[in-house]
Amino acid sequence: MSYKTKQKDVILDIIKNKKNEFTIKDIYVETEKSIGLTTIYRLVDKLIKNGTLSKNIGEDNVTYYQYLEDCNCDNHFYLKCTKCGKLIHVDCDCIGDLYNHILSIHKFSLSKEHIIINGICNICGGNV
Amino acid sequence: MSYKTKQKDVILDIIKNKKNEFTIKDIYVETEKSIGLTTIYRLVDKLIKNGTLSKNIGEDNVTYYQYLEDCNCDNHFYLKCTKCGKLIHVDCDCIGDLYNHILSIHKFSLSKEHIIINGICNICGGNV
DNA sequence: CTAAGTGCAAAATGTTTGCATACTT
DNA sequence: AAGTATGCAAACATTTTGCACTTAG
Repeated sequence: MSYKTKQKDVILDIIKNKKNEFTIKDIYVETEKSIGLTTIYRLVDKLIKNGTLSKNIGEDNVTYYQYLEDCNCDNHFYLKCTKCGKLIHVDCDCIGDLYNHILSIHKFSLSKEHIIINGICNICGGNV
Repeated sequence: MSYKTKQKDVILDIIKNKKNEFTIKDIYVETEKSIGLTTIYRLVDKLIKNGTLSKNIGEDNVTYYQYLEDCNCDNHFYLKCTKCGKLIHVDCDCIGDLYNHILSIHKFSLSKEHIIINGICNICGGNV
């Protein structure tokens, strides 16, 4: 159903080493343009669909992607610093509590896997 | 510093009546193309910057905008249904609690004004 | 009168598609 | 051999820019 290729390996390797947001172009450049843009677009599309990547658009109107590491925590979510772009993985009951509260009181079912909440990390916050 | 014009009034009026996500084209069509696309882009840009609108990119790679109503609640956040696109405004202490917890334990300062958390609303959830 | 806003056409960008070729299984 | 992946070039869509003109204060 899906073949293993040299290109996929290279792209995946690059992506998995990215802690912060990146663009299609970033990957393209990092492969030294040895892999076609089309191929990158196509793989990234699949990674979005299977939840490996999240996508968002900045104020600069650039599309950024973010690698969401595999983990086997029950309760986890992400904090994204809107200043430096860093994504912080958090494994804490607090999100389970929120999940239950929102489900029972507000009748809304939070996304279990990919909650990303924006804010400012303590490093960036120190400079404000 | 900023002039009141007929075009702005029309666009703002359209936007403020939108409960769900919309595109630039939606507005353009709704004005019966009587207002230039450029003008819409320019106003929408400003509205993003002053927090009236949020922007996000869908899996279809289309840029969607969402009107964030003015309100004077202390504790508020939004739940966005990723199925129907509806944005639900919630005024509840639970977010203040989360804010404090995340600040003190995780050393991260959540965005006070525009927290949007994804999930599935109860109407869409019923059909799953 | 001046600063700000508008809208066209053109340019720049970013993304997708068709197709011939190459690679995996 | 059959199904999948690749990458180029072209098509397409979206967004931005330059500029002459209009309008609001």
